[in-house]
Parts: sequence; C-alpha cells; structure tokens
Amino acid sequence: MPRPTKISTSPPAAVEQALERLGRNIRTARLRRRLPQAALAERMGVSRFVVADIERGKPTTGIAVYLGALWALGLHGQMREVADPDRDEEGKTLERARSPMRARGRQALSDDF
Amino acid sequence: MPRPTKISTSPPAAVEQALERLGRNIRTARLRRRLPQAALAERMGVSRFVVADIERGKPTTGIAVYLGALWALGLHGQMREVADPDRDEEGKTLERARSPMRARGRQALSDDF
DNA sequence: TGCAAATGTTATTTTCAAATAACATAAAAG
DNA sequence: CTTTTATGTTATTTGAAAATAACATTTGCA
Repeated sequence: MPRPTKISTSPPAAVEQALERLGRNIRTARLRRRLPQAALAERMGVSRFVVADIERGKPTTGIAVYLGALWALGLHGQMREVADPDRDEEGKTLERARSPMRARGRQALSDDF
Repeated sequence: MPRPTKISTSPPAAVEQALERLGRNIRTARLRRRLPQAALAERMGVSRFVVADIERGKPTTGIAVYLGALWALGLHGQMREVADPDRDEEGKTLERARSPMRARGRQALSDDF
C-alpha cells in the first residue's frame, strides 16, 4: 500500500466528524476576525487553497498546517489539553502500579472502542 | 514553492512545542494501555513507522493519522473543544454586530501575535 | 443594481509522506 | 543471562499534497 493510508482516505466516522467540526470552527474564527482565506494563508506561509482545505476538514492535510491556522488565529493554546495524561482517567486506571518504557504482554484490554 | 510548506518544515516554536507535547501524550496513553506501536498501528490501519512519527510530533504527518491515534486510544473526544466558537472570547468580541459569510474590508486587527 | 473582492473549481507540475524490507539496538520476562 | 519482543534506523519506491495558474461564481458594500 502506497501513500494515502486507509485512515486518511476513509476515516472512521468519529474522526471525520471531528475534522469537519474543527474545520468549521476555524472558519468561524477566521470570519469573526474579518480575515480572507488569502490573508490567513499569508500569515501561515501557505497558499489560500490550503486554508480552504482546512476549513473543509481535509483528512490528508498535515497537522502542522492545522495547528498553524490555530496559531495564526491565537487559538493554539487549546491543544494543550488534548490527550493530557492528567485527564486520561482510563489510562491512569490501567497503569496500575508500574509503567514500563516499552509495551509488552497481552495487548487487547478491550476491543469495544 | 512545491510541497512541504514552510509551516511544516520549520513551524513556529509554539506549534512545534504543541506537536511534541501531543506526541508525548499519545505515547504515554499508549504505554499505559500496554499497546506496542505495531498494535496501535494495526488498529489505525497504518504501519508502525507512522505511529513512531506521531510520537515524535512529526509536523508533516496528516491530521487524520493523529486523530486516528487519538480515536484508537479513546481520546478523540477532547478534540471537540478545540477552536470551539463558544469558547472564542476574542472572536466573540470582534464579531460586534454582524458576521458576513465572507470576509471583507480591513484585514489586520493586530499584527502582534 | 453594479462593482470589486472573496471563494470555488479545474488542470498541471513537483516534491515528499508513507509503505516495504532488512537489520540493529534495547528492554522485559523467565 | 538468555530469549523474546519492541523500537530505532536506513534505503528504496510510489502516489498524492501543495504550489501555480486561469477562470467561474458568489457575496458584500457603496
């Protein structure tokens, strides 16, 4: 299999929805700030087409481009909380006593995700 | 200018740091769940090298791959809050009265970001 | 309403993201 | 310590991400 991985060409519904919402949110933030796509793109150092892609939630676009848009809008601080270990209650429970540097042993604690 | 845009090859420090933190967080969550990189990769439908890239915070990797990792770890719900219009106080202030469907007029409300 | 600007669309080209493979290193468990 | 498994590293291949350009369409504002 070459390049565009399955998760990018046909992502799970939850991922697709998350992407579309993120794109809509970025567009809303841009419009509120009265910035044309081209102006935001210039701040980011990309072409306006990339901004259009972001706002549609294009899955294969690089994460730095998305984060760059958030940064250019002053909204990147909200990424700090994502996957924060302190907030990962599920993970804290699973990590009963010790946490090795490498994973080992039975994988598959639950397949129902 | 061809493909790997400036924001991906040399992102702003804030973006680079956000990416590295996200990668570390994903690794922590994976280890807590006792999942080898290859097992997480299989859930996502990618090779193990992509998981390794994610955990290093590689900027050019597609956003769907990152979101797929969060999804496979049960952590994608935290993306809902990112750039949420309800939380964008700056944006709500700027959107004084009306919000057009397209941006127009003076761009540059502040260049100091 | 009419004009100017913003956004959408399509086609083409270039460069690299990701797969594959093979081997090296490191760490966990018995 | 030994064995097994996880992870790192390098090289090669290939398909698509993003730039560019040219034109169509739509929307905001005077």
